[in-house]
Amino acid sequence: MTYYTYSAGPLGKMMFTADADHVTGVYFIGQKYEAAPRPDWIEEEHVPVLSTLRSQLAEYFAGARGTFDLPLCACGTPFQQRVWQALLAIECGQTMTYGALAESIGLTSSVRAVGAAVGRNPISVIIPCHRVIGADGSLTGYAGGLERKRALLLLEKAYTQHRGTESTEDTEQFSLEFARS
Amino acid sequence: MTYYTYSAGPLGKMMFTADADHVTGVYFIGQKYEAAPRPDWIEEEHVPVLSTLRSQLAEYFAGARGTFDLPLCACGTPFQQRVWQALLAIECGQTMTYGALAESIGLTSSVRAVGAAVGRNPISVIIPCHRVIGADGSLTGYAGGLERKRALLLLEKAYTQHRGTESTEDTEQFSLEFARS
DNA sequence: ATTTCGATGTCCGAAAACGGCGAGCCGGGC
DNA sequence: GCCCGGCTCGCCGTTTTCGGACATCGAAAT
Repeated sequence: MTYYTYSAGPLGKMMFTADADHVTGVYFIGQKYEAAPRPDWIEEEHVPVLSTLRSQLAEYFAGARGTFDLPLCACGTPFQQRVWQALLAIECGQTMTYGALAESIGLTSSVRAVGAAVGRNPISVIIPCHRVIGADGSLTGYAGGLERKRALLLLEKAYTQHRGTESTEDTEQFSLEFARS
Repeated sequence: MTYYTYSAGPLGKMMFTADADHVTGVYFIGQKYEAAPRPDWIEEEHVPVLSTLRSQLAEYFAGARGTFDLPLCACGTPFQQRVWQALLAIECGQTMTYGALAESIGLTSSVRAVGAAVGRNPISVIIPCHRVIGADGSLTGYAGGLERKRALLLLEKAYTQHRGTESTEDTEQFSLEFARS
């Protein structure tokens, strides 16, 4: 059984999906590869795992959290699983190139395929596909749009730099950053 | 959830599949297009609908039954569903050509496609795809092998001709007919 | 300094192949 | 002449195959 619900956030409306006890999807509405709710899915916001997700994401967007602690279940091919697993190892505030990511899982020659797999990440933000950038430092792409990718990286940079400092300034700045288009 | 079980019959071993309350498949082991049990299926013979199926089939093969009364659920394309639905209208002891069948559902020009759909019937015997023959009277084809098709038609002919007569001779004859190869 | 190319898993659309047919034609046997 | 087997071709949904396009990047060729 799959449950889903919507939620408004600083980067736009989002959709969350979950099975009985795992988060299975986090999407920005309108993003590329967005999952379409199926007739047999149930719209229900009062699912424990979704509530936890919602509150942790709220903290994250508020600049008060850099890691997530949630049961995840990302459905995909073995290859994709490997890639997504590797993504979870990139820490908040850090970035990694597609090439380095590929190499880290022993698929040096499959960089291109790795890029494609990164793009198909079904659990945005939580599985930090936004932390992967081009070899030349460019953002290259993001299913949710480059603006969101930029905003997320800025938010995380601010979080790691000011960790412990009591301030919401960075969050404000990041919101503006996104709005500036 | 899908359940499946095996059963020995006069025409060979068979496999039955069902969901909670419908027969979803009846196959001769080794037939063309046979469904392969999946890891998430459960082998379980004590499912009400499968018990009913088993007993009705036993009666049928014993020459004591010409129609079935079972909840069916045949999974397929809309086109296939139409064809299979039409098959259910062919009575025991009767036959129909592929052309006539196609015409009966307003798809006169799709005879060839109708033939293909007939061949993909997932519920052998119950959905009587064996009652469809070529325009020249030849048997043309059967996923379970022409011998079985011949045997089924013989059995049904005997059933309709001797209905009411208490005798098992025809059944014996039909068994031999099949064994004769 | 640019441009080109190759390696690679997955998805997607297009195109081709494949049937459990059947009507029409042709050429052989009787 | 007639009948029949066998070949050809059109029919059309489904399945399979194939060819690009991708959230890349480094090396080699202009």
